[in-house]
Amino acid sequence: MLILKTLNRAPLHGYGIALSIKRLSDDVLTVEEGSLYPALQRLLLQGWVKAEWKMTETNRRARFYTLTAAGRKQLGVELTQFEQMIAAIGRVLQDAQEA
Amino acid sequence: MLILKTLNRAPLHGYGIALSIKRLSDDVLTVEEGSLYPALQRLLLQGWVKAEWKMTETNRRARFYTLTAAGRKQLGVELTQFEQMIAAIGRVLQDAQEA
DNA sequence: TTCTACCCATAGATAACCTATATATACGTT
DNA sequence: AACGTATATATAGGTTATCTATGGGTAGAA
Repeated sequence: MLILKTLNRAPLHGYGIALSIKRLSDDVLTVEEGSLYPALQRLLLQGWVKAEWKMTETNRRARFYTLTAAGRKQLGVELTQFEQMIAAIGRVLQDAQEA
Repeated sequence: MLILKTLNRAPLHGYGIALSIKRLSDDVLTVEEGSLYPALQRLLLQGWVKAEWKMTETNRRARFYTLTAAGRKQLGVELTQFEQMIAAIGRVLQDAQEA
């Protein structure tokens, strides 16, 4: 969900995705390479992102990932599910929270 | 965290914990037996809960779990971590959420 | 030339989940 | 008396996703 959300802002390469999530979350969320690249492969397989080799601003070759239409749809699904789950956890935690 | 939170309200047996979480979350969160009982074993090993065989209101033998002092402390730690993580995810999702 | 930041990718260990299964009892219904 | 349902505990095995560790490689600054 976080990767899809990041790519929904703008196409980006793997390293940039990791940095973006890390920075926006104030270093709380860190996506390691061993999680990130397999995750991107899964997103490719599902057709939620597409990839192109391009050059970065710093003149390096990098694989830029772009959200597809299906990816945008999936992001919506995951956001909804996430919010439902968070709300549900909130209900479990809320009851007698002061105890 | 949800199990510890449930036991923080009152000692309860495994089946009761599962029902409580399911009901409080409006059926969104379902803890299966294959997740619940291993999780309870882990909580026992950590010393966060203790267990006693007792009789239920319906006259069945059941293992009642009670939160220990260490368990209450751990619950606090996990609640804090959870809130931090949710806040961090919120920051990642918030930016350009409308896009 | 050496170091740091940038960039991709996989292997292997670890951890936790779910499905499926086994066992067993209380109680109401047929 | 037999049967079904809800109650109750527990483990085996498969799946999934994570992290750690590793390997390869480039641009630019010190």
